Amino acid sequence: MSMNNFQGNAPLISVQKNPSMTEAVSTIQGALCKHDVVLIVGCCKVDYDGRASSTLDWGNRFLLVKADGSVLVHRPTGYEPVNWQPSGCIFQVEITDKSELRVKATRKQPREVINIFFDKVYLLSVLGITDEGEFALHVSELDMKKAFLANPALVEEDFKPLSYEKNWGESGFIDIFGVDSKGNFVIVEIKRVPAGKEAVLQLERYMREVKGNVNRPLRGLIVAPALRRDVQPLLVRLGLEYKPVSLKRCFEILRSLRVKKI
Amino acid sequence: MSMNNFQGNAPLISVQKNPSMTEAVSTIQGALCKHDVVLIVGCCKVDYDGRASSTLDWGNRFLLVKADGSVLVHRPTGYEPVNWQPSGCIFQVEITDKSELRVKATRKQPREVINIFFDKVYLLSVLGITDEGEFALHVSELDMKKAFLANPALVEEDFKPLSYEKNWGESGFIDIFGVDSKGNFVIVEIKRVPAGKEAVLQLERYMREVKGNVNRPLRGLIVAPALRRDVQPLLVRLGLEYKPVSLKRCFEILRSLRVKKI
DNA sequence: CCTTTCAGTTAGTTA
DNA sequence: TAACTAAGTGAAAGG
Repeated sequence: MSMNNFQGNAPLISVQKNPSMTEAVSTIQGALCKHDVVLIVGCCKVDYDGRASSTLDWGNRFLLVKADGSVLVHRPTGYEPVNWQPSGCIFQVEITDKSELRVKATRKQPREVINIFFDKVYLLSVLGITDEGEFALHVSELDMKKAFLANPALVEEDFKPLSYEKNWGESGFIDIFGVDSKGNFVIVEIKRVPAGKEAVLQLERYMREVKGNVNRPLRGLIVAPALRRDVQPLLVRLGLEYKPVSLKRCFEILRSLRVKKI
Repeated sequence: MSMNNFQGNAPLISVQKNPSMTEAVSTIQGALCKHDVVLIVGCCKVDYDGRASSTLDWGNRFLLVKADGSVLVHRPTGYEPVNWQPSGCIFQVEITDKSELRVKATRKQPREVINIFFDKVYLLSVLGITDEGEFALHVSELDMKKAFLANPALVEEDFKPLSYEKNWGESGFIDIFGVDSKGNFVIVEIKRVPAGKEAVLQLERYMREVKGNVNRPLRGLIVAPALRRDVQPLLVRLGLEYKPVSLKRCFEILRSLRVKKI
């Protein structure tokens, strides 16, 4: 259902190509007051001082100032911003005595200041956009654990969880520890991605830790959407087991839980 | 020195307000082929599937596709992108049977796919920009020395500084002189830049000066953010050691000192 | 190519 | 508010 968000009010408040510094500064000041989103593409240098300090020499970048007062400076390559400021900044915009456009964003706690000097602005755009779209990350490993605890049959019929995320020894945390239908103890290692060598070895470490301390047969079970081909022999050799469970199945269980809560 | 990077070739290859989907798709395809940077502001929804999976319902966002094939989807608020893809993606751009603009970015290793569907494009811009500006995170050598004196464990566990910047002989000043956990004397040479031959030879001079005048084993240690590859053999041959310490780590210690003082 | 470690990490949760 | 932990962590360095 493609609900167009345009809704009468124009998202494009301003688009200026190669504006003068005077034009730019007044446009930006107005936008920041109204908490609109400001996008600047131009040649700039950046000074940062706070937890660390940095300088970025002249070059072409994107500056994005968001509605909540967060700041991002992006170079033409790279996933990460080269400089940034988290939300809640206070801004100062002016033309310097060198006729450069200066955007200063200050954050308190910790006190951090970022100064962006534009030599040339190629593109300046102000956007009055909002975004109510819901974001959902479908299944995390924690989600999987919750799903298993709510529905232990996912692991296997008549499986009873006894503890989870319990520190049993010194090799970390066991995802789920329980008893199967025959009274055997079971250590369950959960992975939301195809289980690889590290998952098998982790489970083996848990097994070694626990084995001497229990008086019942002990099983080791990896639960994941898939088992990487290359670790199958290792799994068998160590006498461990694998149970495939789809993320979708987990998601459905979590959804039903959510419904119950409501 | 404001070196304008405009340099004759226009950074603004294309700026289109409210383009049709047909216009948009051909513009974007052309830009991606040439590894230009593409900026889209519009109403979109996003599906991601890979290590996790997520959905983002319709709303107004920025899409930035960079020259190295990285992808960022930014909402009007928040420091972090709501969806993304690291550099090296392969792209597919098309108009769907629902007349939506679809940008698909695929990453291998791990296999991850992000699909962005635009319902409406408010602004589409293609930028042929490069950025050679140097980026530097700063901590001075004096700062480093202060950090080590305040936190000798930076050098190594149970290291005790005895003197610093002390003229010990005639070959200059030893940065830090101290004792290790086993009672050996240690000469520490600090560099805030990757340590090269001159640093190693300097340390060697100090070693020669001191060696005859102490009745304990003597170690020589270079502390720097990095050791230049080519001097590694020399370092080993002279029986000297190297300990990497990041400037950021030093800066953090200095900051905590500053806070304590206040 | 894999593992380990660091980050101006950021962000969320809990005591 | 501080401490702790996870992240689709990403990125760099070393083996």
